Amino acid sequence: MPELPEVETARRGIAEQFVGRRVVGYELTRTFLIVAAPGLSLDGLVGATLESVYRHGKYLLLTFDPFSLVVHLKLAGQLVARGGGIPGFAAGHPVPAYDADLPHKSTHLRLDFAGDAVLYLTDIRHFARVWLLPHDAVPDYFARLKLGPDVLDPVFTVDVLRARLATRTVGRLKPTLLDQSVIAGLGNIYVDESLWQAGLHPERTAASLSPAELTGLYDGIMRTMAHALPIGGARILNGKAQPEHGEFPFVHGREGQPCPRCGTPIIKTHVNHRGTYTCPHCQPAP
DNA sequence: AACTACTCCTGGAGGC
DNA sequence: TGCCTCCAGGAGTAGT
Repeated sequence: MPELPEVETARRGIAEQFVGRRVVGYELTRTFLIVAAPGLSLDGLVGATLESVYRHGKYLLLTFDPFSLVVHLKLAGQLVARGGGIPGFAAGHPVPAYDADLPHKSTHLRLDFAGDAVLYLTDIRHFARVWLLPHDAVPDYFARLKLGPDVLDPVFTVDVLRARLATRTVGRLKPTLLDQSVIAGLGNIYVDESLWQAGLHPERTAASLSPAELTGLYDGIMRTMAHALPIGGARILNGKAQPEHGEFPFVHGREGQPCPRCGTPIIKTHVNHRGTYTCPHCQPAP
């Protein structure tokens, strides 16, 4: 599912291939995708230029001259760029049966840009949303989300992680790290990967972490991001890691496969109703 | 604060 | 082959 690395892959692709281009047309095939502030519609984008793209956690902000778009891909959204004039990219949840020909039955929005560049939004689960907001409503919109610091923001240091976890001492690590108001960007896959990197069980509490373990958790998050970003994120289908996508992720979606560190079979449990993958040897239960 | 339960939705997988 | 059921999950909300 799209988490920080997948959304960051989209942000980079859009920044490099679409910023400065003018929208020349669009097709919206699933109207529920759009949540528009009064008076705004996609019609107002035609002729508008994309000025910038910004990401906080799993949210994307596209700023056009007349108004802004906030995009969240949720569980199964994907942004795909195609066109004769650009390299293109695909970021987010793959739709393997139809990857070859866009648009397909799960394509909800096509944005046509000048110079033969096309941006598609696809979503097999129909949870993704695009909000249309006046520029002056954007700060309030993000303030209401109460997002914690973005994991890739240079301000996110081990001291910041310690301070954020100090607000949630009793709760278990996995639900805490999934809470976007604590830190922003990690989802089910990357929390599992980060905790495995750190050798921490998901049901440990923040209060139980030694200083070394807390530093290890920070390093685990950063190592996980460093693995995921160069390859455009993880490729998980129906809860299973895809073998053709290499060894990443290391534990998520790999029930029964050997832990890359010690060889012990990875086990799957549920924490807060979320499928959770751990190495029982590297991540001892509390 | 921290937890549970529920909601949105569809496609893939497993059972028979 | 073809039904049927279950499961996957980000985030918002409500209830305890």
